[in-house]
Amino acid sequence: MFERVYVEDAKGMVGETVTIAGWVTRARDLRKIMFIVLRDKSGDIQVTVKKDGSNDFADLDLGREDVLKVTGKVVESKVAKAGVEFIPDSIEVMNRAQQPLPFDLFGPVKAEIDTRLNYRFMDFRRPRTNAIFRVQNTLLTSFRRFLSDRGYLEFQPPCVIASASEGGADLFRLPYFEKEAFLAQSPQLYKQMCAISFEKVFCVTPIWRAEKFNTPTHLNEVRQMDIEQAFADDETVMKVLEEILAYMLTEVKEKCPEELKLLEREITVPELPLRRITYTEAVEMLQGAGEEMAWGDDFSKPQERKLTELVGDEAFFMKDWPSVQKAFYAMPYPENPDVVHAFDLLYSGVEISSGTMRVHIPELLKQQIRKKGLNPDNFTHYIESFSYGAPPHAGWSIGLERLTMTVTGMRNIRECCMFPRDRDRLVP
RNA sequence: GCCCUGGUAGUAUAGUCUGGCCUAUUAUGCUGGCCUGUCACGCCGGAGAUCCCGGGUUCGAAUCCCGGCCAGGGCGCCA
Repeated sequence: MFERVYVEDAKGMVGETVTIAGWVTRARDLRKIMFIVLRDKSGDIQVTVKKDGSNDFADLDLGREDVLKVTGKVVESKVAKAGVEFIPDSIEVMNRAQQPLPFDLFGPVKAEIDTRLNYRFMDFRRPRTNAIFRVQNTLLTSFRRFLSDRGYLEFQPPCVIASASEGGADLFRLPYFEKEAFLAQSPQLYKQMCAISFEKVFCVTPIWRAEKFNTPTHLNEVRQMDIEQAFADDETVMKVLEEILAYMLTEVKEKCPEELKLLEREITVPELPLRRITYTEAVEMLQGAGEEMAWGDDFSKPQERKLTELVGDEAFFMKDWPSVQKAFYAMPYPENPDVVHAFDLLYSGVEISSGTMRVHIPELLKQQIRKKGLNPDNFTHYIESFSYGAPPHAGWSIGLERLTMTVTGMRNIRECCMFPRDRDRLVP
């Protein structure tokens, strides 16, 4: 068995003989004395090798990122910056790193994102990159914990689907034995099918869009965090959304102080309830500020930014969208069918989540599908699932990479996806 | 799909406008030597670049022109 202690723990074990293991951040060889900065997931420690002929590892020719296992004693030191250093009894080189490295991990020369993505396996060792994914992990685990604690069931939607008849975004096609199949663009239909039986469900799943995006905020493969809830309307799930957002931000703030410091981010947890403005109010605000737009138009990127400025809150809801802007499954208001129970959550000027109350009445659903110029016959399975006792339900979805982006302050979504897939990138 | 900017050693860059003085700058990394307390160690030396690809203009192209590929940014698209 591989036994070792993490270097941060070792620092508190002065006088004890222990084994540590990690990567060489830097080896300074002064001929008669050598200093090795050894790093593991917990931190780093200086290993001091006296080259006085008393050991057999003094002539080790160490390079950056070599992997070492070192057994020795932790001693107090007035000279070492950490106050302690590590005096080795034995050093085992577990693996060598080829030199020179593809880019400098800790030096002053910063590699560009494209270079770093080509060597992502090593980029993860960069403190900033590492911090981004620790924050992302905290967002993910707190998302799951919040919902599990409240009785939501985690379900697994399929990623390969048969039908492209939902319309809208382009899907990736793939051969499926003698049939044709598609990569899912959304777990939408499946989460509804789960919610009308399990009542409260959630999932974290990848989705694919075959659009030829060429922007810093779009990827062709992203991860979505979804919930769907029965006996609920849009306001019910908006409340869950604002609470979970506040919870996730609080968790990041509490559990990732080092990471946030490294990323030079300060997190303010918004006060609840978040402000809700209607789509109509938003349009009026923009028109009042001199923007040319009509009711029913979508917001351009600059308009979205301007609106955030006008509202003044870092996070807010925009609700009651025009039917033309939202999917057929969004529930129309009975008194005004041109407006639907749909909402977006804007955070730091980015749309990080959107959701709707769904149409659960088969006849109304057929009507909405026709209204969008689609054929209800292509949605037979979908419509049928609401024919045997489907309660009213609502749900939303958060884009994991986009949320990570806003929380960590990254400008390019590729920074927030471990292995991004875009128009040109398929490796690594 | 459109617009702007860029592509020069492993990395990041200067030089490009105004073609020749480029046998291509600097830093970092790598490498050889010196150094017993360094900690972005320091000092001295070395190697490393068909200047993204293809074509053109010219006596001469990293530099100008055309096409392609790729990257970064601004839009569009993204039920």
